[in-house]
Amino acid sequence: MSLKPVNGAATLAAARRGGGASRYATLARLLTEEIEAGRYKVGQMIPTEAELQQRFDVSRHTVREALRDLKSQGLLTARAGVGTVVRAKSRPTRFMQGIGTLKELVQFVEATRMKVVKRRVLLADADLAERLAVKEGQQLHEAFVLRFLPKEKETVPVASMFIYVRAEHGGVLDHIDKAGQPVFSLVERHHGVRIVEVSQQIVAVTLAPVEARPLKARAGSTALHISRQYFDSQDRMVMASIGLYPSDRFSHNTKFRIQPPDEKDS
Amino acid sequence: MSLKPVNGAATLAAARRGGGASRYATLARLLTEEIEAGRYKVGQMIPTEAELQQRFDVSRHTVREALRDLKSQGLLTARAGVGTVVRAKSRPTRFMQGIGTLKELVQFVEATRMKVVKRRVLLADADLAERLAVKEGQQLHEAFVLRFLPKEKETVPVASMFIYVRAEHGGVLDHIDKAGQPVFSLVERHHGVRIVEVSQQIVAVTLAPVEARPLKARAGSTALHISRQYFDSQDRMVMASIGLYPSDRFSHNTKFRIQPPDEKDS
DNA sequence: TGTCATTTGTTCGTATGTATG
DNA sequence: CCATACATACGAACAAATGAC
Repeated sequence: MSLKPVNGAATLAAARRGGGASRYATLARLLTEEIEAGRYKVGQMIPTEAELQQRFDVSRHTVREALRDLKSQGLLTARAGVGTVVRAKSRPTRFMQGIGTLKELVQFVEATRMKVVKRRVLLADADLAERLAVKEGQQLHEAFVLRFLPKEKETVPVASMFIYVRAEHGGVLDHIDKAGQPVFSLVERHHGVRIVEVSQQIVAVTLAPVEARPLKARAGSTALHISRQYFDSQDRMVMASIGLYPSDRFSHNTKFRIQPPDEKDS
Repeated sequence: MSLKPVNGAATLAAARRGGGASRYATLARLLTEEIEAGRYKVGQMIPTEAELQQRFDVSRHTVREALRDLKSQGLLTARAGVGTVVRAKSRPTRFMQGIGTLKELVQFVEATRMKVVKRRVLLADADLAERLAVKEGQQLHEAFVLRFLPKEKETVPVASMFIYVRAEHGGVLDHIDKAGQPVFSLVERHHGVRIVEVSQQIVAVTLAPVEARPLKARAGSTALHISRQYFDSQDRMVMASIGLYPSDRFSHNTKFRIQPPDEKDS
């Protein structure tokens, strides 16, 4: 709305579609388009700030805001005394930083009480090996646990899960119900391994009677089936879990923040 | 180290070690420390720009540069007319980087063909406003789309979804079935906004007959119900989607990599 | 409802510092 | 040393969003 006509700013004003965008945003998009169109090629320098300022009849500040945007997207690199160079033709696939992903895991386990129902040692058959990303025949320790909300006394569990660790780490399963800590950090602390990667698969399922019973849920009701595999730096599976989370008691929330390429370097 | 300038007259110069750092960088560091120390708690507001300006005896520009830094790290969120609130206590040392999260989204849409079934304009009622994180009464454009695997001709859809964009971006819905691109990048390109954060909720559901029909699925079969909200840097919802992904056709996979504690700054 | 004060967002102007060739 | 170009910093003003009255 009330967009006051700027004297001589015809260049930017013309390119501004839909009054919503600010000048620097408009300029940023314009430059992006020019870069993508090949007017400024990768490795080449774009006009100086002063030149852009004149060309679009805006203040230097506005130019810098626009350039800052493109720099933060990795399209441009600026060096004092030299100029501003095109680094990439288009924005590379951006990384996402999961805020709340690890935190959420930690909070979940910290907010719940774990009860070990059953334990056993087994050798991974073909099916399990596939699902846990280990070799067939690998010796594993398994624990079947239930998670409860700590406040309420012994009501319905929030989730049930199978936890698997390699035979050499089997000891940690003795402590998982005491320490109010994620199992993977227990493994890390007790055995000096360092989890570097986590893989996760989520499927929707309906509970079979055998699965529903320990959860005190109705057979046939829906649940999230979440399996996770934890790997160390050599890509060995260190730990895995397969859990069932009834829909009426649990929803899986994640928040991603696009990672800004660290400024002022490279 | 950090001495605490509490009342009025402590300049930044005192806290500046060596003098190597710029004022805004020094201020940014100082604020970070205060947040980590708990002086400003998560959810609380930090002093206004004017107050910080006075307290540290710097220009508003310098204050804003410092705040911009913290905002880009996800520690702060600012909203015009309200203030600047602390969002997180620290940039956690162990961060998870979702590899495959964004990539996976992109691949999914690139690997599928989208068909727009229906479109309409609507005002968000209380329920929808809640689910999409917008204000009640917000005008929205809605598209109901089906996703197919491109190879097979007109078989069963992989997913159905409702896509919502703000009224001023409604135009992009005209192109979503043509461009083999994620909708959010269309919005970014066409309107010069930049998605900075994505929030996602996953629940397991059973399909109601109305939902099952367009999917050519059996009513009562299970599906993942995934809603996502896309936000810009001012925390405004730019786009949202609510999708149903039948379990037998789709599973949600994510891979997280723990970020190495590189830490180079300061 | 609408007005008003507050707070951040955008834009201009100007000056000086720093890195480079 | 000097000219160039980006980096930092100060000041000022208005716009837009919001919440309170």
